[in-house]
Amino acid sequence: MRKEIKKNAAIELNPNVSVDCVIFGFDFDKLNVLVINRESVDGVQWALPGNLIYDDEHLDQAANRVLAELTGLQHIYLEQIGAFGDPNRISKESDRSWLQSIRAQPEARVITVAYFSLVKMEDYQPQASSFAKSAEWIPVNEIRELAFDHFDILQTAKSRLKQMIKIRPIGFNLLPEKFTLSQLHKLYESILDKPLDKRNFRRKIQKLNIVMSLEEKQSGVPHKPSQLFMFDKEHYLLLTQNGFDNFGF
Amino acid sequence: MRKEIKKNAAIELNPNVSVDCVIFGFDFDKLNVLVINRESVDGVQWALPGNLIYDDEHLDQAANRVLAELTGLQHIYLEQIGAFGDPNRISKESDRSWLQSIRAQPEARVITVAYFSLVKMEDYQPQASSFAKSAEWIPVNEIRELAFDHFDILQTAKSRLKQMIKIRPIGFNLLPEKFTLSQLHKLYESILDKPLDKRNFRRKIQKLNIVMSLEEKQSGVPHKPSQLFMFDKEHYLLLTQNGFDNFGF
DNA sequence: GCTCTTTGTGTCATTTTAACACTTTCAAAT
DNA sequence: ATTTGAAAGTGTTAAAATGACACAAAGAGC
Repeated sequence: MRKEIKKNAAIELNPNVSVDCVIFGFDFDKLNVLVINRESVDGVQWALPGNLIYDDEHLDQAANRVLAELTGLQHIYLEQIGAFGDPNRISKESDRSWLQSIRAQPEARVITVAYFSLVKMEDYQPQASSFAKSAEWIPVNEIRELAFDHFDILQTAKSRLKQMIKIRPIGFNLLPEKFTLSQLHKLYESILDKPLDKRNFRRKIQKLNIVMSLEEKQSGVPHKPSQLFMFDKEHYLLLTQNGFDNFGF
Repeated sequence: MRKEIKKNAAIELNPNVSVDCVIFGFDFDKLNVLVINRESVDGVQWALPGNLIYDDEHLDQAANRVLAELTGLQHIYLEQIGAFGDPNRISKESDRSWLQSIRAQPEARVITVAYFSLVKMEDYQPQASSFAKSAEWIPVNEIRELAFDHFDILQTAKSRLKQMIKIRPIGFNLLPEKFTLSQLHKLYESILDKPLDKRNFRRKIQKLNIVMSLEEKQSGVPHKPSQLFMFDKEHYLLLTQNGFDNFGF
């Protein structure tokens, strides 16, 4: 669908502006991030899904398109992190040669606009396509290096996430419809990267009035089954819009 | 100095990426923002200082350069707000004709990276040059319209500022070396756009340990002279680096 | 029925918050 | 010299939020 328009010659990839996506997922144990793989001589090299934008595209649209093209993930609310544009961002030889293989103007100065999002891992099975050889979830804490300036971008995304979780009830995007407070608890601990007192956490969450306890309980677990919860959508939306002060763990 | 390099043909303005600067100043009464003027048939039209970047420039450098070229303001710490890039951002006819007069490729798709900063108004007398006909401080609340998407950018900058003042002791950039707590109080009220209780405000500020009372007092004022304060630089830096939770007015 | 594992719950001392009004000090005017 | 106007400066209290802390309950598997 994009391709037809592209033939129209007026609308081409803009060689100077790209988008990159930092997609966080949660596996009930730790934070993961979605990366794509390029094969190189020196072995595997991970990168964030990203590519150039088209001249007639909104940045947000471009981010969604690129993400879908490379990983198959669609219909995701992406929030902008900011622009990154070190003129020397292509410092590694491996980056340079990779660009040679995928870009019409591999030497062009590129500034990239980074986006991030939080998704339920179970809902999205990444499927690599286009120039991505594979697309995988990798635990955030295991990542030591990424292509280009993607490692910087990831760090920025992580710290943005830390700030945001104190102000808005995000993080709920990362959990399935029905969830336990323990899962939510662990999620907050993963994002903030520090332990939180269980009782105080529960008290605080409940006071926000965004979770409703269901009749249902966990079953099949070899221990006391946990109460399941859902979001109270009304309050949830309200808080998402207004934000909240003082959620200071 | 930039010009010599420019003749070198290899390094040119990048037609697709610009920077815009939102510079806030405080006149002890209200927030102001620095805008430049372009003359148009329909009268005055304000814009944020901004222009295209060079291909070899860091974005942050570009922002500083452009700001200096258009308004004379130099040595200002600029913080990025984000990228703006609606492909239809040039919707007004007046914007289009202005671009015709200043850009080599007036129709090019542009994405702009916005920056903001806080300065002491008294320290910086804007001096228009380049394509800016004038450069002036305008009260933020009086601005109803700006060129391109600059009004959006301003709104984003304002709300970013609101968030930030709760987390970091910025705002001090906006005051002279010696200041009164009333001035600081009014500044916080201007930024947060709501009244704050005087006594509670003072208590809270003092607990942060970033202001030191001087021996000196105001003089020549037709009312009880106010104690003057300075920043305790050590604590100030510490807090600027670490941020602080729970400064929730 | 014993063991293992995770859930779920309450109190208390301390700190933080928000609301609220009157006296002090100076310059200017009379 | 006295008055007036205008902003500075100061403390208490009741309510809410925080952080620290430990043990019983429920189910699965053996």
